[in-house]
Amino acid sequence: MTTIGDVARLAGVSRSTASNVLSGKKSTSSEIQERVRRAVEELGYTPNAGARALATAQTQVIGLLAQFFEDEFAPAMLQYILGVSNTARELGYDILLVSEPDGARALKRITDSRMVDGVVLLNVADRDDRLEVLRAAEQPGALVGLPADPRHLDVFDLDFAEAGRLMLEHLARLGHRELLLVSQPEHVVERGGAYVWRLADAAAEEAELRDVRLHAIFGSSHQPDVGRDLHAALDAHPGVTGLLVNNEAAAAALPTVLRERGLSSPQDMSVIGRYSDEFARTFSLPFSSIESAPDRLGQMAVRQLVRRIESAAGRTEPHVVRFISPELVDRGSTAAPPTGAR
Amino acid sequence: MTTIGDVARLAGVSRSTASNVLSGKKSTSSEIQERVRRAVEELGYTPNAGARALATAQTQVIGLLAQFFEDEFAPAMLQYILGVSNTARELGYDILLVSEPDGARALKRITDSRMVDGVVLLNVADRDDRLEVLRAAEQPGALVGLPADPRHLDVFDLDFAEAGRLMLEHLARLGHRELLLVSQPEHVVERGGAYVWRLADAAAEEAELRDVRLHAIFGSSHQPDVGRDLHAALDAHPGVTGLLVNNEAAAAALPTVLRERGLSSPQDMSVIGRYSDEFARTFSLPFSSIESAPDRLGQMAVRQLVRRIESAAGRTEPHVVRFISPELVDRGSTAAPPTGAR
DNA sequence: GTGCGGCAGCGAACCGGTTCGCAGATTACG
DNA sequence: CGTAATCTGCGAACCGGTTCGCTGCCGCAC
Repeated sequence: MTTIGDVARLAGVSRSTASNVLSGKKSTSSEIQERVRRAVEELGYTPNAGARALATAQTQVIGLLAQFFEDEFAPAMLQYILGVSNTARELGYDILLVSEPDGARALKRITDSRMVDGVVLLNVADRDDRLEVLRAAEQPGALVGLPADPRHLDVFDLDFAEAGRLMLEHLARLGHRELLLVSQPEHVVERGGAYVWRLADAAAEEAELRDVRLHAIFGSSHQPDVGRDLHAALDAHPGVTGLLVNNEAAAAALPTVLRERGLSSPQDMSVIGRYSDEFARTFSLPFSSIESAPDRLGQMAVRQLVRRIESAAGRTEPHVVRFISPELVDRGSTAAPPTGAR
Repeated sequence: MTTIGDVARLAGVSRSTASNVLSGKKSTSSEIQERVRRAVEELGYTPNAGARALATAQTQVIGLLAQFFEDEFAPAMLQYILGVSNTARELGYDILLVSEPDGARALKRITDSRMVDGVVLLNVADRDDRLEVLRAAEQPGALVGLPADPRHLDVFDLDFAEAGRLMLEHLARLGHRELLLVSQPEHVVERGGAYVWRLADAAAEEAELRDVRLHAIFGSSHQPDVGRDLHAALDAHPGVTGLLVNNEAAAAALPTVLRERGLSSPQDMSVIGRYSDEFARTFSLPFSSIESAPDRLGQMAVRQLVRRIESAAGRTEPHVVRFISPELVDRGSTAAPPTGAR
């Protein structure tokens, strides 16, 4: 193991001088800079992260708390993780990935032991028991997902209410009068997945305003169950001419379901989903959709977190709750309802 | 910040005694143990990870090097990550997730700076530039994926050659005489994804032995391209009565393709895939498949890694290359070829 | 009663960085 | 030419743990 002492000895300077050259925090003569750099090069020196963390009280590590639930569609989570991870690295931070089921305890562990300079919480629930721990921690945190009480926290989320309105408005304007909303499983809502009802409530409200009938179901998060759910709902409501799909698994199953019913989109059925473009490409989903932008959300969360970590001012700035405005990616799956529909 | 000094003071003992009580490495009177524990409780003390790492030269962190490529099916990777992460936590380790494109540099960074006690490399290529760095590192490493030269490394992988033989044998025994193998994209092979040709070569060899015609194609990793690839291959070889699918995207697209061709499985077409059960459930794939067991592989890799980290003996034990024997999960998608097939 | 072994607790040193105050050398300026 | 200001490098202290060797005390055995 080569230490800064070795570097200093080889360069013929003191440890403190070597440290100053490497950090650049104090001015040094160019000759000494050169000697130190050469020594670093020759010895292949890399500072010891633990020692540095101890001395500076900074680890250059961000904790990432992901939660994986049985009743959620796992592949969607991966995109958030990658968004956070890539942005962090650009800013000079590594990621400590925590996937423990008991998120609150894990969060306490990594903050109390000062393994991390800050944390990003994914998949934040309406009443999330991690928030209490986070508020008590010394380190700042950023959330992806809006909880019931966002005070003293930085929050980033898609504007699900606006998304619900937008989806409904789009179809209503095309002339649809009876629509079906497919949400995530009811378990997700019970667990505190507030985004589900935020979108649903806003869509229902907008439907009322525009005098549109809106049926709503919770779809399963797995196939083939979700396929059955879709069939059942379409059987029950034959007048439906358009779908709002806030459920990744349902979106993935939909091409098959439509084919099985002999329907094609958009001629017989207009469809708008809510998922990421990456997701659409992976599964080649041909439906227009509200972009859920996991990479952008992850990026925003990390950027804000790093600001708070690095600037003294950032520490005390007022906290922000920032929504991404929903954007409709048009893939041509919506049209006027078929003539002859009620 | 509360330190072990605070605990010691409150308990009325020296710092070293407090440390000994907490580590249990030296015997202490039960009265003092009680006093120290009470002080810890009262102050909510948690040891500082950086300081401990500095003193013990152990971080209780494992580096996880994942690589995400455009031409690979990302959701499959997530399962390996979770397998590693969950096992690590059970054994008392946290995970530093590194997703940098330049894996070799990242590996050098985290090992040289001693952020990690060991590393797990995912998605190891035939000639992987990370291996050189790993061999030079002080910390042990475990690979998921077999490289060309596995010397001085612990390697865990599915036995892809055996998988290829097994798939072919199974269909040959049922009476099939003309089969199609759908592999990963050619880019994956060029990049060093050796498992692709290991399976393909073994299947071809077995086909020769059993006097079966085996056609082989590289399928795209995305839809709808891979659907087109499948249609084209089936058009070109109308005598094919069975499919070997070593390509997750192709497996996911296959139900649609079969339906489009008016084929049903297993009556008209027998199918065997190679993917995990979790993957099959997520996409409700009805095909029998060779279980790729990402969770088990991740678990084995971490277990072995931790043995090397923790036991002095483990450090010097001979290195292992361990293959998981392929197991066929029967989902009823294979049968004798239709009568009338050549 | 004396000698010896073992145990419990303490103090000091150490891990490898950073930082702060100080001193010696150099420059600037009056 | 003398003094003040500036610059550069050094030494020591510190971050918060762990560990090693020493000492004092106790109990046991002869």
